[in-house]
Parts: sequence; C-alpha cells; structure tokens
Amino acid sequence: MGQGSTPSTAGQNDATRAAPPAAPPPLPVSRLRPAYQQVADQLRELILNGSLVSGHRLPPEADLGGNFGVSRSTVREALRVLASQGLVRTVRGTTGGTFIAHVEPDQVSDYLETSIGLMSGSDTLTLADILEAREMLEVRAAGLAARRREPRHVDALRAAMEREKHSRGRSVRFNEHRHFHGIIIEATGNGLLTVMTEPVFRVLQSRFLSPDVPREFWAQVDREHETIVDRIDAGDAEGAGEAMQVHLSRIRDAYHD
Amino acid sequence: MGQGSTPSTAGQNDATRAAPPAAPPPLPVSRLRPAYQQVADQLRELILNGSLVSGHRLPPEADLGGNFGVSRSTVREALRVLASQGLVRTVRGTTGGTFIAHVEPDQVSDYLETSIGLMSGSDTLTLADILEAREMLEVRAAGLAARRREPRHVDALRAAMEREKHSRGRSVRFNEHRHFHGIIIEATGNGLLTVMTEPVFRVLQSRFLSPDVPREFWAQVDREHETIVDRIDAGDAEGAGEAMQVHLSRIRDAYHD
DNA sequence: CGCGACCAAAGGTCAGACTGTTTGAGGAAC
DNA sequence: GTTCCTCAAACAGTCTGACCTTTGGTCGCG
Repeated sequence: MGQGSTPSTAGQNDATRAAPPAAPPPLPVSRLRPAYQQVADQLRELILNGSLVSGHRLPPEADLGGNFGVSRSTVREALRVLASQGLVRTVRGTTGGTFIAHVEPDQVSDYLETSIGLMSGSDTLTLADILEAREMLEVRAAGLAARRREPRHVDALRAAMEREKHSRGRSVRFNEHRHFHGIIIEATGNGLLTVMTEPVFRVLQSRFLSPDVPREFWAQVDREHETIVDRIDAGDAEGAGEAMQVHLSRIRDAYHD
Repeated sequence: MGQGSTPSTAGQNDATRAAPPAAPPPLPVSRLRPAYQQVADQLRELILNGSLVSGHRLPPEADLGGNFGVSRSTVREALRVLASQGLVRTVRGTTGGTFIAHVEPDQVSDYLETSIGLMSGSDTLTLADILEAREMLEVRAAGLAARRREPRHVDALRAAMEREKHSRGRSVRFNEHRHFHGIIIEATGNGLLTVMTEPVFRVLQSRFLSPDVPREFWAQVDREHETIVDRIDAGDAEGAGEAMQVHLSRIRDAYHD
C-alpha cells in the first residue's frame, strides 16, 4: 500500500545494472541510512540554517510523516533524537505539539558530564588530561573574574567560603568547594566557560575525588581560597590567577584514579 | 556466546497499575514522565554506574520491551535517545542488536558545535564569549605544545603553514588556518582540549568569519604563525604562548556578528 | 457570571505484521 | 578438501491502525 513510494531516500538497488567497472564506490559505504536518521538530519538542517526558529511549532507528527513520506513511528523516532539533543521539545494536549527549543546551557553541561565521565572510564581520557584542562580554564578565569567582579560575586564567594569552613562530611564539603569555584567561573560573565567547566568539576567530584583526605588538607584549602577571594576583591587579575594556579596544583593530590 | 542470561535485570513494571482498591496514588496530580524517557533513564543509569560496559550486547528490542513492560515502539524511542547521545549503537542482521558504545570524541565535538552555534544565535552566548574562551584555551595550549612537541607535530605545522601560504579562496584558506590551530591543540596530547576547542573553531568559521579580509591580513597571519611554530619547535613554552596571544588578539578583527 | 460537562487536537502507547540486512549452516560443485 | 551457492534464522527498520491521556477551549445550565 501507500508505503514510501516517493520518500526522500532515492536509494534504489537496481539488480539489472551490470555496472561496468566505471564506478565502484570509493568507500564501501553501508546501505542508505535509516529513515528516522534522514528525517532527523533534514529537520536539524532546517533548525541550524535558521529556517526554523526557536519557538516555532512543527506540524503534528502525523502531518510530518505525510510530508516526509514516512510513518508516524519513524517521525517520532526522529523527534526523540532531536529532543535528546535539546533541539526540540514536545508538549501534550491540544495546544501541544513539537516546538523548536532554545538550547539550555545546563543541558549541554549534563551531556558533557556524562560524555567526559564515560571517556575517562575508557582510556580515551586520563585524569591528568582533565586536571590539566581544568587548570587551563580556571587560572585565567580567576584573572577575568578579578577584572569583572561585581559586589554580589565577592559576597557570594565569602559566603561560600564561610559555609565551607563549617561544613562537615566529605560530600557536603566538596559540594561547597565546587560551588566556590563555580562562582568564580560565573563571575567571568562568560557562559561558554560555565558550560565547559562545570561538567569537568562534576566528573572530578563523582569519579576521582579521593575518599580520605586529612582534615589539615581542607584547612589549607580554606586559606588558599581566602587568598583568591582577596585578590579578586582587590581587582588584582595577575595575583588572582597565580593564587588559583597554586591552589589547583596543590589539590591535584586530592584526586586519583 | 555466553552473553548475559539475565541482561537488564530489574524490569520494574509499574506503568499501568490496575489500581487495587487500597491505594489511590498519594499524589496522582503530576503524571509520570513518558515511558520512553523512563526506560532511557534506567538504561542510562545502568551504563553510567558500570553495570553495562562498552561492548555489551543488550537483549533484542522485543525482549527489552518485555522486561520493562512496555511495547517495542517505546523501547525503540528510548534507544534513539541513548543512541543520539552516543551511549549505544545499533546494528542490523542476525549478529546485530544494540550494543553499549564507547563515546567518540568526534561525536561530542559535533554536538558541542551545534549547541554552541545555536546558543550564539540566541543571546545566550556572544561572539566575545566565544573568542575569549578560545584564547583561554589556546594560549596555554601553545605553551603545552611547546613543552611536549614531537617532530611529527612540528613537521605537520610547517606543512600546514606552507599549504596556507599558497591557498586561494576564503573557505580553503580558513580551513587551513583551522587545521594549523588544530595541530597545536593535538600536540598538547590532551584529548579533552581537542573536544572542547574544535567545536569553537568550527562555530567561528561557519558563523562569524568576516567574508572580506584583505590579502595583507592573511600575510600577517602567515608571519605570526611562523613565529609560533618556531617557538614551539624551540621548546619555548613561554614564548609560544605569548606569540599565540598576540596572534589571537589580532585576528579578532576577522570575526564579527 | 461562573461553573461543570463535553469535545477536539495533539502527543503517548500498544499490538501485530511485514521488510531488509546480515551471518552462519548445510550442501552442491569443483 | 575448498569454494561457492542457497536457505533459514535473528535482528533492527518500517508501516498500519487503533486506543489512551493530557490539555485547553466551548457550550450550556444554573
């Protein structure tokens, strides 16, 4: 019956072509890709080149299927792909539908976190790689934060430091520590830095934080944090960067495989 | 193959309780999330906590549906979500099935590229943010590259520089430029840096590269690149970083909104 | 005017069937 | 004993058509 008589695919295997040696495919490419991927690709293209803007509502799934010449199930699988990449969002009900979404930084961070976590599980990524990347980002971030700091940032930093001092328990303690560093990144006012740095923090915490660090270690952390905040407060970009470098080099010991 | 006899355990049926008279749900108001999301979440959890290792083969879709108490379509939608995040990979044929995949850095880069591109389309991210992040990463990367350079890197850099000099056409030219910077990142030997920096390059090229930069501009770029390579070759970390900083500051003008 | 019953639109779920692809096993030909 | 062909099994991919659930609007009654 009506099955894709004219889908967008166009991949027909013609048994009758005893193709002369003219064109053996350069790469023995696997068969045409699944329909749901082709649909997803076409929709993604429309989103990326701006034909579909954030907020736009797509036709109902059934209609989409009609347009592409595929069934509703296939359309839905394509939409799942796009939704899981944050490109669309579906809502139920009569006013519902599929809408072009604006990418949420938090979503990107979550994705990065799981990806980095898994890559560090295999040997694609080492702990040293992660620590190094973190230092590259954060040392200069501390400098930027010193340059662009606003009172609320300094206040937040001092408050976080206070909570850190009095926190008990490894996980609570580390959460506050992460929060402290997070504020510094945020103080740079650069959203891209946040997106890239946050997941690195979280992977370090969840996979590499050593379970037994002596109390004295954290006391030293407190002192180093204080130095960093003071220099950020003073607008001393150079000094803040140096203090951060010292701090990060030292706490490397708190992480291991 | 003695693959898991009880592969994905714990298929909790809960989706459709023909509510026994005793227990009308305490807070029935907000319905559960879609079944395909719950399935995807459960599988993702199993992957993240290591219960399912890379290479493991999941039961056929039909069996999975049985285990979870949902239909095959629902399972497939869940698998699309996981596949589009690079967590699983599906293969057809009798030896096919759904396998736990190892995350590919290239895939993560692609995802980041589209996400950054879209965020820079809205006002979540500005061009200045992207340029700034790039500098933070690359200046120190140049220093690291100088420290860890290997002959093949230096050779590749000089070759790329040569091709760059003689390339004609905006897009070709810029591709070579990007390639040059890519090699430096690669020379750091840090995969995480590659994953984070490559997409930034590509977004700059595809969305922000000014279409008309004078010929003299590129000549200057060539000279700056030469300085950078020389210092990397000499193992001069400090100098390489400085040269890169100068270079990046100057080519900011080549990008605009 | 307000409230409740009903309806319509859209996504969510399901069951079943069929298609296409990939291998491996079993023979047949050499 | 190889090499090749054919067939069958196993699986993902696709389609159809139905029904359920959610959600907001509409209409009518009080």
